[in-house]
Amino acid sequence: MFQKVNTRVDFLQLEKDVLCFWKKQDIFNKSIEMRDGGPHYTFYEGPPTANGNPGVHHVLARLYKDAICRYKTMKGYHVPRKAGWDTHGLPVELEVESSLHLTSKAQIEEYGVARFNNHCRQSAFKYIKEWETMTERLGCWLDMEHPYITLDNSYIESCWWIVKELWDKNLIYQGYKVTPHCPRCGTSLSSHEVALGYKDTEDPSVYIKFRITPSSLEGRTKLYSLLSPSNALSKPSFLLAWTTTPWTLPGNTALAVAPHAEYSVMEGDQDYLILATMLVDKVGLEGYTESGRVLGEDLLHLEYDPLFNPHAYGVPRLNLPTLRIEETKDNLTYPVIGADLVSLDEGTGIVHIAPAFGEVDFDIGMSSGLDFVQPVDLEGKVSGDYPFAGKFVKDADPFVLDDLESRALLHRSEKIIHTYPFCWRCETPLLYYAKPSWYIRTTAVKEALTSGNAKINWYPDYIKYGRFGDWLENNVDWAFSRERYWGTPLNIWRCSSCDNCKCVGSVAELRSQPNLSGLTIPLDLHRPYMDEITFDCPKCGGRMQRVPEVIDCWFDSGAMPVAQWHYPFENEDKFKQNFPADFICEAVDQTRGWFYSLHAISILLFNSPCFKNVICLGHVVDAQGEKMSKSKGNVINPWAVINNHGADALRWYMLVSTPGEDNHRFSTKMLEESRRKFLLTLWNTYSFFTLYANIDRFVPQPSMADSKQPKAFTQLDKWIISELNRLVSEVSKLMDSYNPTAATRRIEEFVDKLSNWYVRRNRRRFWKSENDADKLAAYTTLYQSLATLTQLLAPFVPFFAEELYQNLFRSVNLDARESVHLTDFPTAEEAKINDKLNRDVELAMKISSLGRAARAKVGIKVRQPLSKAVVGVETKEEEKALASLATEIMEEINVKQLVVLSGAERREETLRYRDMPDYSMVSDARYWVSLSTELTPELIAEGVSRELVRHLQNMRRNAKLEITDHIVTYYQTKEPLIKQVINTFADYIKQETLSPEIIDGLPPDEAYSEKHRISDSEISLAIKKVNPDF
RNA sequence: GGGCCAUUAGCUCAGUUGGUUAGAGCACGGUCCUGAUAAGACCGGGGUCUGUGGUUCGAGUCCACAAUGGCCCA
Repeated sequence: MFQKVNTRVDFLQLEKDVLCFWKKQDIFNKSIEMRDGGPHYTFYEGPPTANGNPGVHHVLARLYKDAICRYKTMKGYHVPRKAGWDTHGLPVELEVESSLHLTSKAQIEEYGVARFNNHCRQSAFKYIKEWETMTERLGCWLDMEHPYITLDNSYIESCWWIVKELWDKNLIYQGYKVTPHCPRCGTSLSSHEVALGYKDTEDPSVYIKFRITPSSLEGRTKLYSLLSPSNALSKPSFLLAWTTTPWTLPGNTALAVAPHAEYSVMEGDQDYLILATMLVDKVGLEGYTESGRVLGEDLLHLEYDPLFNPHAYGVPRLNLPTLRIEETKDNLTYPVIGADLVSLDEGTGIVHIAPAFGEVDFDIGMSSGLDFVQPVDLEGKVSGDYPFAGKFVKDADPFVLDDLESRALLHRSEKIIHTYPFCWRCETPLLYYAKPSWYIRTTAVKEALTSGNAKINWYPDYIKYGRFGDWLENNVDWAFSRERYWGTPLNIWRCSSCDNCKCVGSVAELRSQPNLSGLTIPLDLHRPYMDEITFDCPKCGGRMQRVPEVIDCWFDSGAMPVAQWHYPFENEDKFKQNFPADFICEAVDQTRGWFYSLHAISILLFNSPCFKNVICLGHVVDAQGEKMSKSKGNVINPWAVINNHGADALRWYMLVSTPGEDNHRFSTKMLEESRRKFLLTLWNTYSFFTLYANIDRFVPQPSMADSKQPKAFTQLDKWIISELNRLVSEVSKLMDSYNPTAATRRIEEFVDKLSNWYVRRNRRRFWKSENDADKLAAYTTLYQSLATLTQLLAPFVPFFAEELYQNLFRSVNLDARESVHLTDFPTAEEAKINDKLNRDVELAMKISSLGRAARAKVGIKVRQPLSKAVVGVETKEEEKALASLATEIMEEINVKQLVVLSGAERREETLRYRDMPDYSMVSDARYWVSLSTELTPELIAEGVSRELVRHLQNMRRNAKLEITDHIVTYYQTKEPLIKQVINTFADYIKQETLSPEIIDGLPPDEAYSEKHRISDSEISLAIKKVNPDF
């Protein structure tokens, strides 16, 4: 016997029970262990950052990972799934900072790095707990008992090993990097963080005059002649440059022009101004007249007087690229250089270059050997002895301009609005600031990065040579150091005397250093403990100290193929078995995050890609397609969804509603609809089956479908089995190509066919009283469909599938495996796929639709039988197909006779059946159906009988009778027609309503009665339950 | 400012290599069916397939540009 199934299902309770069952019976571990020895399938978990509660967008990736891994497991693969947690990094620090009310790095250090980092650790574990709870409730199976955690000593040690490997290959160096720097946080921001903070802001827009050093004009006949009719030396000449950041002017060490552009020499009363010809009108120079034009290249190597000679303001002048301090020079001049970047769209065509600010400026400084002047400290305050020293740079702007104006070097000052980056966290304007940084020379393996990528299957494929491929093509060295506290300490020690550097690749190596001091017990490989460790320099005997930086946390997560096993220090076998991964899956923003760091480290270490297949998901946005953000208040908490609708509903909706790579519009309304339409429909089919199967004590026999009485199986039985096998085949193919959305959509289509055609058409076979071969065939077919569906569904809605499985399999078969997740994924029996039959039934459905439409056209209910339907189809094959399904169609549209015409016959008859009186025709592009609408007394009588049955059935339901209860029926009517119908169709009515007796007369008081109108006549009906034992 | 993706009915989505009248679900109105169904069927309203050009005998589909949204990078 199957367990009784309530049509009203409580998914929340169901899921809790299933969770309990899984836990108690340890099903997850069993699902892995039982496949041990099977082919190995490697999955890498991209570690979620343990710095926030999981949102509905995190849920998406978890579901995809789970669905694919469950599928592969059922396909016989051994799929261990090690969880992972990304625990380091600035976001963690920022949250701790704000909870401790610390606002700068200085305050953190004052508070104590040890205490601070301890808070970071606690914070990480707090969020890991949240993630674990959510993951489990979603039914996502992941080994969270043995996770890799990036803050573990073993994990850090593996990272150290990687750094050392790269160091030994000469792939690590220290260079300068211009980074977006937050002066408040005292740290560089990642580009991702910078992108969060672009805002429109008002800034100065100023035109500054740079005085050309007269001596540098010597020998330049063309330019000199333009300046010269009067006296170039008594009337000064200026290069006019434009900037929106006046505070960078003290750092100016060059001006750049476009060599091939035309520049105008403009003469005024007091001076000459030089600027790009194209921009003269835009700048607006009243009172000036053009005295001539030169090319940009004619201006190259001109010298000009610095606006602020750094030596006069106590700021050192450094040489690039060496960064050596240059001697003091009073008659300092700076050069005009040529550069491609010079824009002729805005400004003056003469660009102010300050290598200390801006990546482009720095690169030009490096390649042109410019001076490097840094007049701003890391807190964003002007240093040196400038009149505006000590002020925050943005506040210094007006003072810089005042100073220049007092020296008549400010040509014009306005304001503009443009986008400028601010710190996403504290809204401080970011400064692009050149700072020392450690690099990994990824450009050295650019070829390998690209050729490795060629071996990866990307889903969707356009990422491969699009976003990811482009990123690899434009690869630059990876600046992987961070000037922060909570991260993997960079394992490089430097001699304070001779600058000799040593990379330490393991704890053991560290312990073996000469004269080691500062090692504390218990060992913690974080700051500040690692900062305290010093040892002797092998070169000069000085002391070696660790460099202050920690490692970019993307490096941590990219190291997981190695570090999750603490390779190479242990688990060599595990590492080898699990490299490379067969499958990873994250959202598209990981292209330059985890996907890249994983790929880069793997190529650098092993010259091999470390993942074969990758699903790249789109983002979850709100129902309007807008990004979810706290400020918009459109963030959806997954717990609210789960607690209202259940995990399966969420899982199914997220998988089926939108292809993985697209943005997922999340709407609770649509989720609810998807649940109704799919889960509830299937549940009701399941409930229907168990209800009747129990009444008939049906017991599924595995071999029955094939051997016994094959003739009993109808066309529709064969059809749904054909559709089922086709479904199995397609779902497998789609899952093999990493497409759960297409797979789940196919399943939905099947469930619709099963419920709304197969079951609807076959109801009578289930509830008829004979226990014959036909009934058994129907049960067998429906059982097989539901059983197979259960297994197909297991990867997607694991709770629902488990519930069905326990009842459909375990209730009737003691040998069945303990859980659906321990069974094998169904395989299609190709021989049972009959495409012709599938098409034929499709056609029968189409014809039935047209038939119903023909009835609706003349307003005749389906319950009223009609004598004849004539159908026009195109081919002889279609005619034959309909003949074999004639019974189904006749029942469906309730006609006594079906005539199918094709070919010449059809052509002759079409007009006749269209225009014939008492016929109603409806057609589409290919077919037509014409119904005889003539109502004979016999047909009317039969219609009345069906009307009576319908009323009685509804009354049975209203009286809350069981479907198996027998009744006595009482009726009273004055209408002779109805009396006659009841007599004529007595057997039919008795059989349909389980009413062995129909009595013309008053019902007893305890009977349930209703009054109805049939054919404009009144009838009183009453039913009374009888005990079948009497 | 640059790159990638998307844009099809009020909403969510299908639409194979270019080829009959561009489809489905939801929502809305009407009719019907029903002893599994909080379901289903039929009819109806609702589409300049985001826009503008182009290629072609023929474009929702291919190309170019633009707009809007999302993501990545500045």
